[in-house]
Amino acid sequence: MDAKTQAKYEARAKIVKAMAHPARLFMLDELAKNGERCVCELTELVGSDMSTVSRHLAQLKQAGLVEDEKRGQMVFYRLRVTCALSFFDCIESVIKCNAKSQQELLA
Amino acid sequence: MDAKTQAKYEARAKIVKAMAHPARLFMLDELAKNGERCVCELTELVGSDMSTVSRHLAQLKQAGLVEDEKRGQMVFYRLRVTCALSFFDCIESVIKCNAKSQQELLA
DNA sequence: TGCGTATTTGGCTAAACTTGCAAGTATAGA
DNA sequence: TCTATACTTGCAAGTTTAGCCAAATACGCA
Repeated sequence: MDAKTQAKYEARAKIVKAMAHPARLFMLDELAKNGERCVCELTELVGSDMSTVSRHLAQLKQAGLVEDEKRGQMVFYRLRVTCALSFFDCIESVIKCNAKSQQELLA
Repeated sequence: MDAKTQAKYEARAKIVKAMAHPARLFMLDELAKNGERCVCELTELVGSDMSTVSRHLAQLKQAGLVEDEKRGQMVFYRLRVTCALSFFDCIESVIKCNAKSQQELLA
């Protein structure tokens, strides 16, 4: 794998890695469904320490998946790209496929 | 986040995590484009130790993204789900979006 | 100016991930 | 049976990530 190819897949991996956590996937899904949310709302929904949630959001932002806007004392986050939903569909199809295989093994 | 929701996003994260590595993304892409490949071919393409490649493939298999078949001394891996390509499209669109934003910052 | 709320950041520890080498398993062929 | 090739797995070291508490920052309001 030459340097250029390497760089290409590292860039992709960076983005995928940013999504590779249950709390971050949950928040992306939440933002996709309900539009913007402030950190305190997400903290409430996720149920972790706010500092943890803030760091998760920073990772999503760094990857370019979300953007933030400060209004007053609150910071609102929203999705920056629309494809997140198709992403979930894909993951869901893998899960269904896995479930099907398992059932076939049992049958 | 209740236990059921938690489990749902953990299952999703498992799959995303399995993709969250440059070498694994590369191999998925390779399998998507060229059909099945044996471990030795992928090892050659990736350029890491075969043991490392084997472990990466085991992770993809564990997540249900690829399946393997032993023929003779070789083990062939192939994609198990077809949505990987749309996945890449999504990631690529994020990358393009990021690049665009950066250009706007410079302009 | 002083207080309270919202959020980020520093510091630290525990857990998870990555990787190569060496050793073990399996199969084809002499 | 012996050997070479293709893989997989055990082990150990190095790196990254996650999570919490505490401290710092930013803003609205009295």
